[in-house]
Amino acid sequence: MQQKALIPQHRKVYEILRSHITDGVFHEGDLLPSENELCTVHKVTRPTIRKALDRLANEGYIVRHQGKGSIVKGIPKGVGILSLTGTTSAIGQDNLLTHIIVKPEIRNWTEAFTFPLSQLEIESGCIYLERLRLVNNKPVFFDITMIPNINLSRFTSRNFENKSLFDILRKNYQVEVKGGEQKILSIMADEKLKDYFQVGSGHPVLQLNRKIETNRPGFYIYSQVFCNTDEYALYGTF
Amino acid sequence: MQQKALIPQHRKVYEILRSHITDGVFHEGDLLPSENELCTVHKVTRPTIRKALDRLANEGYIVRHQGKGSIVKGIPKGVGILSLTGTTSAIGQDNLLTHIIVKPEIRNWTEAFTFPLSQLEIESGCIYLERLRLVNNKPVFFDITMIPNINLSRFTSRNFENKSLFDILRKNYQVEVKGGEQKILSIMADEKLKDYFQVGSGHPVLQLNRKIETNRPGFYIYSQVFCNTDEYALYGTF
DNA sequence: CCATTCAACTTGTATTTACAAGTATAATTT
DNA sequence: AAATTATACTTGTAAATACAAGTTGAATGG
Repeated sequence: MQQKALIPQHRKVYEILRSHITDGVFHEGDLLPSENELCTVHKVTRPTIRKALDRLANEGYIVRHQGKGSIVKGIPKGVGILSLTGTTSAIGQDNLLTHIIVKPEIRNWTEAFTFPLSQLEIESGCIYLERLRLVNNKPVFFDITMIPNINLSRFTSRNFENKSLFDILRKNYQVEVKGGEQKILSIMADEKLKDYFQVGSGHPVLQLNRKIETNRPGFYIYSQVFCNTDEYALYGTF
Repeated sequence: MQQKALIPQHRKVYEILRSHITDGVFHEGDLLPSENELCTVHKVTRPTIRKALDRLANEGYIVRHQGKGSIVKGIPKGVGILSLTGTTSAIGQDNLLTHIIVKPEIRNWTEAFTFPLSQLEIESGCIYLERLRLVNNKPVFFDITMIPNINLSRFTSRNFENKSLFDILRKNYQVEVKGGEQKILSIMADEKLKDYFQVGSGHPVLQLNRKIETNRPGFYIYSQVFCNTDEYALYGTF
């Protein structure tokens, strides 16, 4: 329990309120408890509560109105493509099913989807996993994720079914996505993708190679996403 | 001066520091004055300074390091794909050649690439143009642009060769791009695209449908971009 | 009955104070 | 000379307090 003491209060409150919104305890349009009420509930002072609410408002979970209160907005739409926090929040968890094709395992690597690696990254090895995402029971996403094996104890033994990878990294390892870069191209499905997406030969598929920045300096997450855009186009704002 | 009193202090400090970064008073890598120094300079207390710095850090202008200070990062990169200002700035104008396939002309429209239109937009008609973009003399982009014909006098008679459409809108009509939304998918080249891109049948092509917001309320620009990603992948940050 | 006023909320801004924790440099010790 | 320690910075967290400003609804006046 000594690690928990290191997590600041405003962050704890943020996590609690955020999960209450994403898990449906609060619904869109609901009025959040007032700041003073939240103070007594969480046993902290108003500046601490406000810092948590600041972040929630900044990320679009709530909208604040002076004299009125904070109104729940729901899960925000992503910025960029597939949103910052991964595919899960872009579509909403309701209709998204995740199959783990390759369970998280330690691998050696020398490069990540055309992105060069630092010496430390190469020496540390990576946690490798493959997932297939089904939207309304149709396979739409297939993604390969590579995470440098730096300070992520017991990561490979965690359960990823129906959970966002980024949620786990944020809650358990305090790793937060800050931004990133991506290359996008259109390719023909190879045998593997034809099998996963259950499509014929010559089928066009979207490919994204992403290098994702985090709040840990020098710690990047690499992912390669393939997407069958027949029925679901990727949507993003900018 | 009575309105100025309504602007909170933390916002004033934010605006000052922000302009100092964008105007080059502070350069990338510079160490910002410490919070206490900023306090004495701007005659406010630390929480106020910190609120300004919070926002600057959140928007990417600075990065903060505990025990060290706040380091200037510069003007944050654009979000989205191809950057805010269109394909030209994404690649650099050097190797980009533009062929006008359909010169700007007034057309009727009822929808724009699956984006619904307002009554005013439909009644006004649109300025329609098609362009083929060559990178290093190879055709890479083919795009269709639709602009509502509202307050754009003499627009169709302008010359677009080698000029960015958005530059013309900004300089001559004070229309600035503020953001937008886009749908991205992977398709097979049809006869027209096969001809333009000089590729065989069944060739995968990237398609973007974009609705672009401007500083004019209710004034949107619609564009459909096809991209041959064989040699050049789309690149973007988020 | 209607309009106004007032009181009791809400969030927004700002100060003051205190200590924790990370960083860098100078001084000290080995 | 090199390693260690002390110290003087830096930012991070948190509380207690005060008042401003917007919203709402009940009480009061006409």
